[in-house]
Amino acid sequence: MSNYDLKQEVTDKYSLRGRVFHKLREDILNGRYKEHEELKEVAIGEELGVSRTPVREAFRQLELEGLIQIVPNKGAYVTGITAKDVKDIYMIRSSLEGMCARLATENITPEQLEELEENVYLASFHASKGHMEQMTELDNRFHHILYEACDSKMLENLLQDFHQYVIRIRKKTLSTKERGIASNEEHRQIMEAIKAGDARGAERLATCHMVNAYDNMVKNGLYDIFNGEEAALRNGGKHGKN
Amino acid sequence: MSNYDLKQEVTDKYSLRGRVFHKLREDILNGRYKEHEELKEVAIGEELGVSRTPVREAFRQLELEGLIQIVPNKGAYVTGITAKDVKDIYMIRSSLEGMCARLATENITPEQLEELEENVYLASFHASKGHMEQMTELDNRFHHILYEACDSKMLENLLQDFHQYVIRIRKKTLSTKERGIASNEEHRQIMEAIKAGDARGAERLATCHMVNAYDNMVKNGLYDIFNGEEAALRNGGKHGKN
DNA sequence: GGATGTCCTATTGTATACAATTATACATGG
DNA sequence: CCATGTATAATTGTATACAATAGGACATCC
Repeated sequence: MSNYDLKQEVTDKYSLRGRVFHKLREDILNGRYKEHEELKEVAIGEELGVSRTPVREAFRQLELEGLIQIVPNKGAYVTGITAKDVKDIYMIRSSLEGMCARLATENITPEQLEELEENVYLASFHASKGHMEQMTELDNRFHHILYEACDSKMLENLLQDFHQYVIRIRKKTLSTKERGIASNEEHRQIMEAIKAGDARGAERLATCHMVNAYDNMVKNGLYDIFNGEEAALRNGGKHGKN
Repeated sequence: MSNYDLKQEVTDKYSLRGRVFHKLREDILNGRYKEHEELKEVAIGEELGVSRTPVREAFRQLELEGLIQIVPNKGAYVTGITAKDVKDIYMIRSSLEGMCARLATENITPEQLEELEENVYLASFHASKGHMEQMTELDNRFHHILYEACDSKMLENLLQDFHQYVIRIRKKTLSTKERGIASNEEHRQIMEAIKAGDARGAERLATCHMVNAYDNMVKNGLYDIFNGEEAALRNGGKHGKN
């Protein structure tokens, strides 16, 4: 309920399309619509009390965001995420988050740095208590601050786009209290590096942070959660999307 | 006329929306519609002989691709690219193209490697002759082969998306014969590294290739072409999009 | 003369009607 | 019994009508 595009945020309130788009996005990310499930225009339209037009336009946006796939004259289907996709996402993110942290070191404002410190401090409390809900929210916020601080709209939008995948992946993986504590410690180190003006250090730490997050995921049985898909992955290397 | 998304390629032939989407995209990239120009639904619909519905849906897609910006209840405007954007794009690309080249080294097929060699060989000819048109086409193809060869749909799509920006930027910058020759030499080195199975070398070379391309752009007066925008950039650092 | 309010036009937002396409079920022929 | 063709239902694709909104022109008031 927090990380929308600014332009969308406005659209959402004033247009049906925006509301539909947002509602569907939320439902897909939260797993209410399962992977490969078909979304029918009329059904969703009726459910939300709107006609097909805004629903269709929302579909087009969701497709470009990679959340659904539209097959012409057939239907719209919720896209599946394979183990290979998750791996690729974290590989790409590890590079871009590092770049972001490096730029943020140069461009961060005192206010943003202040919020970053507060975030880490507060998270250390929740981490020790094992409050996973709050940890997730604080983690999102931590990265979001860095996205803003890097002072690159391009990079910010890119990383923000990846974030939706992260949400979906989280639904599939179990985040442990131990990882929460470790993650918080990594956040703290990144924050300290930025505070000290050590751009290269911040970059390295942020990259490692992503690698660790991924490793933890694999260790905790990411592959077990993707039912059957990992088999196809090992056999062919390619992941057939249907 | 060559580098579309595969899924779109099919849609284009069978739906008006796809055709409209593609036509507008092409026109924006080719500079037929200037930056900040307003696109009106009815006008475009009449021009292409379709109703507003497919035009509207195409607009939604173009917005997500970053080519236009839709202001609710007002209109659709072609987005502008600032000098800062160009810089950021090449920074991000330098990292991702490097990653792509590294992965491609591990996963490239003999056929793809063959085409890569052929591409470099053919390009060396056109480079020496100063055939810029062909050079552009071969450059696009060279990178496209690597995108496919990296065996990561995520990375491939990402880099492919960036490509549209590259096309727009090219319209604003002058590519010289000298740069063509240098670029071809860099392509050759990347290809050789991949052929030799030197993943790290390929990564480093591909990253350098992007940095060089950007430096060349700046040297040849990228800033002069962005009329007035560079002034705002230097003054404030932030680039106001309106 | 300038500011402000109201009307009018142009444009986008939404709903709905109709056309085209796909998939399925069923019948018919081999 | 299986294959194939056809009819039908469900769903998406497109066009158009109508509603809502924004911006400007003009008149009115101070």
